[in-house]
Amino acid sequence: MDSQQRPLAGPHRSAFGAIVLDDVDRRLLSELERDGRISNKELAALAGIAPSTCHARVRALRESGVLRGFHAQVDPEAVGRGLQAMIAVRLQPSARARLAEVAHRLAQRPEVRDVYLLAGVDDVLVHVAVRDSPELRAFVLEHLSTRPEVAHTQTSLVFEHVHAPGTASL
Amino acid sequence: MDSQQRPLAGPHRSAFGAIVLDDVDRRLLSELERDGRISNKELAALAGIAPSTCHARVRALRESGVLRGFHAQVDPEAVGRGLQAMIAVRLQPSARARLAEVAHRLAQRPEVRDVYLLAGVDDVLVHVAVRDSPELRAFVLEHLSTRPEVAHTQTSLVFEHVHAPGTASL
DNA sequence: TATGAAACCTACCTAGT
DNA sequence: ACTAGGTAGGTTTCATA
Repeated sequence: MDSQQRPLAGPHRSAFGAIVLDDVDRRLLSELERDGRISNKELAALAGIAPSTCHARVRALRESGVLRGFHAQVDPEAVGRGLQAMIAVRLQPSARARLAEVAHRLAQRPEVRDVYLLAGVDDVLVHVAVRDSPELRAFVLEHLSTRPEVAHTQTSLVFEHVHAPGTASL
Repeated sequence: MDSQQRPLAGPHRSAFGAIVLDDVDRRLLSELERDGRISNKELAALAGIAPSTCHARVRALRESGVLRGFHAQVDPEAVGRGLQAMIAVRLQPSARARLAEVAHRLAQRPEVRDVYLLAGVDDVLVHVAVRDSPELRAFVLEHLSTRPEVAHTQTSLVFEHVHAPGTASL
């Protein structure tokens, strides 16, 4: 009787090492992206599995690194960071080797929300949220334009930032 | 005995309508940004308040709109979106009035993770996550470069995206 | 490996200070 | 407005199929 089908399996790892997810996993991820605080019981019902099974699946997704974490989304204005900007940064060619280092140092700053390392005319894109324009100016001066490894910066104000909570289901 | 001090108050609204948070609120937000699934009991302990007080505070923060939501963070590679790109979009001057409309339509697409509306040489910055470069090419063609309202696009591959889970505490 | 039940723990509400 | 207590419900573990 080894020909019996296996209806559910949870996250696997392929021969090459890539994670393989089934439809149930994708459904769980999709719902957790939509609502990170959904109860295990409700999540199980949405996925059509038992709560205990759901719990084990979510744990496996966490431990395999597919689920990286859960975070609250806070209104920037309420915490005194109502002004957002995107800063394109070009490094000196000689400093390109330290690109990752520079980027991760920037990411440590409280003003910084995102750092994108790019392949293009600009090397880095820095998304910041600050209180006002003097604070923005101070940040650019202190951490970017006066740095020896930075060749050029271009700052654009962000009128609106629409974050689309991922779509693992599609 | 009306001279007794009021040690804690929770989120207020100032005369102008802006939300005013105290140190405890900021601590709660900071911890919830770090770990959106922390238990109410543990959160209360970190903030130095009683669990029931903590529960009421968090509820008030949700209802006032300061806490916008909770979302899981998923590894893009695991869900078949290992290729990220940033696309700078410039609209036709005549189409600038429809900027918000265009941006929100883009944000509906499953490939789109972020849409930034800018004040600068480019009007919009679109952060996308796709499976491979044919899918990237198809997205740019179908939703951007062949559109009449789009004057120019410039696509840069994203080597790495560091998202800094906000810092409401500072 | 998925399930179902049992023990533990947490969230939530009510009342009191 | 914070604290304390009680109840209902959820999470987690474990034995079973």
